[in-house]
This record gives sequence, structure tokens and C-alpha cells, in this order.
Amino acid sequence: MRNRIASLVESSLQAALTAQELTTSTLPDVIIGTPANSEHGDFSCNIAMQMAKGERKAPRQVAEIIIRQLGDGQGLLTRTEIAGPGFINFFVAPTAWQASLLEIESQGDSFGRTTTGGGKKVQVEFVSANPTGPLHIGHGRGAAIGDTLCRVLDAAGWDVTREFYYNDAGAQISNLALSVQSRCLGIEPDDPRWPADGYQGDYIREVARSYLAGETVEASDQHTVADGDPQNLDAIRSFAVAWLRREQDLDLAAFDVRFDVYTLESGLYTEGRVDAVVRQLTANGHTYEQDGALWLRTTDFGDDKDRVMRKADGGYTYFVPDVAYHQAKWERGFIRAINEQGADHHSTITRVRAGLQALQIGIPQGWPEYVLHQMVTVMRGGQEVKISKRAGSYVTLRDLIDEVGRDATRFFFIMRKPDAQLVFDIDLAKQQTNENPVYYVQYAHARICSIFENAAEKGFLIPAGPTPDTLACLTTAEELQLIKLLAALPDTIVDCAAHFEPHRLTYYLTELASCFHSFYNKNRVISEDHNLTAARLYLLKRTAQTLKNALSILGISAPERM
RNA sequence: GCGCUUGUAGCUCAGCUGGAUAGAGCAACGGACUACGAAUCCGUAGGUCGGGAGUUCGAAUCUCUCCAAGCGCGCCA
Repeated sequence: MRNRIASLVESSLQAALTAQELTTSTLPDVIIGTPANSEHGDFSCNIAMQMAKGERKAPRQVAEIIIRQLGDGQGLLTRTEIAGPGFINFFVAPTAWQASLLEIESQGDSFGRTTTGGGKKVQVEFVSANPTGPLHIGHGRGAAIGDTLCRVLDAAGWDVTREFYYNDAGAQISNLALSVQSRCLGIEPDDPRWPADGYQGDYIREVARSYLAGETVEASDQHTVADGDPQNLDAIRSFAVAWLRREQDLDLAAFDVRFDVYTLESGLYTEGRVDAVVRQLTANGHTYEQDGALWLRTTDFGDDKDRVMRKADGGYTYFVPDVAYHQAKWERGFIRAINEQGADHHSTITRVRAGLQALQIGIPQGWPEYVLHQMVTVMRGGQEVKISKRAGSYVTLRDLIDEVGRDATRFFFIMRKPDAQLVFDIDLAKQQTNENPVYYVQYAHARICSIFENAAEKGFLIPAGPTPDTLACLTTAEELQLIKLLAALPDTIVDCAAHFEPHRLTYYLTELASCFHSFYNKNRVISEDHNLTAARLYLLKRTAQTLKNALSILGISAPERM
């Protein structure tokens, strides 16, 4: 509906230009807003105020010209008005709103989807946890935001590739291997032979036991058999990585999060991509040697200091394979790439982008894009639960899902914008009460389904493609408000995708559920008036469908009973 | 010290690329079920949008500055 209003204004502007009532050569973008106050109509437009200066006319005068050219928009509008300093307010005809229900019906499960993205390729990298331990709550937030973002982008018409990057080649992996080896040899963390900064979690003991037992591990795209020899560090390393990848895969599966592509850092070395990056950067003259190390002049690209690429010991720092990885992404044809990460990795952004710029292969400055989420604190019984991986005190994603359920966990992780810190109150998430927004929304869906059962018992059918005569029964303020909200789902999804802010969808759902509950409490659905009953059943069918479609984009179920 | 993020009602948070009288949930108070699910609804009360300055027709939103919190600032990832 918003788009239809926008194109009405655009053609009106064109007509006014042709008639030489307006003279500007550069038209501003037409922005259609929704007034906070319903007395100001269904939609509003501020373009007259924006154009006033260029036209050397009063805003209201410009608005008058636009409105005159607009007419009633082929019957879409009952009224337009000029208000305040120069707003144009649009009042959409009830018949147009009622008819929008038919579109929702015909689109079915795909209602909410649009072709805004034009089928263009976008790659979203998220989670990308090191395979050195199980996924914790912070990864959970990243998984929920990243996965929902993918679903939202997909619904907005993008061709989405979901990707997980494994840092399986650095110092932390060596550390992991040494920790497992120590456990294999029966060395305890308080033993002087225990590796410095070794991983102390209980799961390390499990990996060691499994390795010594010669077990086989199936991870997403490889299977690894334990060698069983505690002296074979290489074998331990690859086994431990495979073992933890399998754990992470299971955690993600329990969360209903899936990936299309897994990229391993080690592969970038074996394919020679890392060396190639170093050669290219050196050939481009952006590097220098100092203190036995090779540096990249990232300060030429906005960094606050230069960064080491090759350490004095000959190894590369992590950001070199990162640059190689992103070069590969670029070469795979992703004009857009989005990285969802914890904000604690913020400093890598400038570095990676600088490295990509220094390659001089035509990558835009702002590529890739980033979504950073802030920290999560976990509350239980009014107390903060501390997370420490090395000490092994730990709230894993798996524990959380097992305890509060997948639906509530996903909802809680995405109901705040990524920029804001999140307090995850386990007690609240577990509560099946009105304080819990997940149940509020799901209850609306279940309640509607219950009405349908009741209607069926009384012999009422939900009509398909009802006549305008039937739809014309839907005239109360609550009914029209509900219809308007239903029609807003596609716009909401487009906005979520444009701003990388899936939390907007949770607010939309809460508002939609609230609107339904208000309607329900004021109006009887099943009544003596058969035509009205049919119309209202039809409205609720579209409401249930919209709730379900939106919930499904969040990866949350729409139960028929609860 | 520098960088990024955040600061809105007692609490937790929205506020749609600058728009009209700043919203919701919880908590508080008062109401609504012998008819479709009360896990619901209706009403009341509650705010110097962290402080200050600036930009313009118009600022919670943009700029600057100060204050406070979180996270970074490694030849770790």
C-alpha cells in the first residue's frame, strides 16, 4: 500500500512538471510515512516542505499543486488534505483496505515476501565460532540475529548464502591440541606441565577420552577417525577440531540454524591464497619490514596504526587469512557481503577493509558490511551468571535451548536491536505468563485457531475469496486497524532487511497480536449475522496466516493449541 | 589516553534514511468472563528524551562538547 501511494505521488509530480506548475530539475525521493496520529490519515508525505525552497513557493502551495494532479488516485483515496506546515495526508478508501485481504489470501505462505532485492547475491557470514569449545550464549545471539537476517533478506528478495568460517589454523587451535594432549596424558590443570592458557573445560576431557578410544567423528562435511596415539599432536589437533565442530553443528541444529557453506581457514593456506595475498600486497607497495616482521601500512587506509602481517617467527597474524578469505568471497561474486559478529571483534573491520583496499582489485571501500551485536549478560534468580571459557564456568547455547525452549530463546535474542546490550533473563524466558512476549504472540495464533474450531462445530465455513459485499461488513475501527497492520508486513520486512534490524519484526508481531486481542475483546466473531460472521472469520484467517508467516521468518513456531 | 556502541517513564525497551501532541510491556491503582481461550482486554497515573551549544520551516534522531556505562586498543582470534 505504501508503494502504491508513493507511485501516485511520483506520477503526480511528473504531471505537474509537464504542466510546468513545478520547475525543479532534481526531484527528491518520495518518502511516505505513517502518521502517529490516525486523525492525520493512513499515510503522509513531506515532499512539499522539502521542495518549497527550490520552487520558491510556500510548502502548502506546492502541496496544493501535487494534490490537484493527484485526484483520488483511481478510487484508492477518499480524501487528501494539507496539514500543519505542509504535510500531505492520504486517507485510503475502506474498500481498498478490505480488498487487500484478497491479496493476502492469494499470496498464502509467501505473503510478506517481496522482490525488492531483485534476486541479487548476498552472503551472510555469522557465528564463525572458533572450534575450541561449545557455543555459548554470545554465539547464540549471533546465530539468532544472523539466521533471522538471512530469513529476512531472503523474504525481501535477495539470493542469500549463509556461511560459517572456521579459524582452525591459529595459535588457539594449537592451544586446544595441547590441552587435549595433556588430558590424554593425565596431566591436570594444576600440574606445572599443563600448557599456559590451556582450555580447562570438562569437554576437553571428553575429547581426550574419545580420541584415546579411537572413535570416529562426523562433522558437517568431513569425517575423522581418531589415531589414538597421545604423542601424535597433528592427529589430536584435527580430531579435536572435528569433535568440536560436530558439537557446534548439533547445537546449531537444535536452534534450527543451518549454513550453506563452511570455509576453513586451513584451506586458505593449503590453497596458497594466504601467500598470494602477501605477494600482492607487497607488490602493490603497501608493506615494509621492521623488527623482523612484515607490516602492512593500514594507516594509509584509515587505521590508527600499522599492522603486522608476518610475525618474527614466520607465522601470519590472523588478519592475513581474513583478507584472503574476503578476497575469495569477492571473487565468488558477492557484491554484498555482511558479517555478523560480536562487537568485541570490532577492531578487525578497519584492518580487513584496509587489506582489501590495498589489494587494489576494485573492492568498494565499505565492503564488506558489518552487523555487530553487543554483549549478552545472563540473569538467573536475579543474579548475573558469569561466563568464563577457560575456567569452564559456562552457559552453553545448548543448555539454554534445553531449558527455555527454542522459540523463546530465539525471540529473546532478537527482540533487542543488535547495537544494544542484552540482558537474558532465564527466569522470564521460561515463564509461560503474560510477561513473556513470545507467549503473547503465540497465544493470539492459538486463540484464532480455537475460534475456527468453534465456528466449524457451529457449521460456519471460512469463505474463500469473499465478495466485496461480504468484505464491506468490516467497518469498525478495530477491523480496519487490523487490516492495515496485516498489509504492513511486506513493508516491515523490507525495512528489517534494509537496516539489518530483525528486532523490528518482533515489535511488529507484538503490535499485531495486541491489535487482534483488542478486536477480539470488543467484537463477537460468531454471531447471528451470517454475512458478518463470514467476513470476520475471513479476517481472522488472514490474521493467523500473517502471524504464522512472520513467526516463521523469525524461526518460531505458530502453535494451534498451547 | 584513543576508537566503537549505548544513555528515552520506577524497571526493561521501541521510536520507521529529521516530521505533527515522544510510545509499548512490566510494576502501581481502578474496572471487564453463567456466549468464540482472562496466557486477554479497557481505563488512570507516570518523561528536563544524560547535560550544554549549534545546524533549519522542524531535532529523541544530524554536528560539536562534556558526563556516565559496556566493549576494544597483541607479532591472540
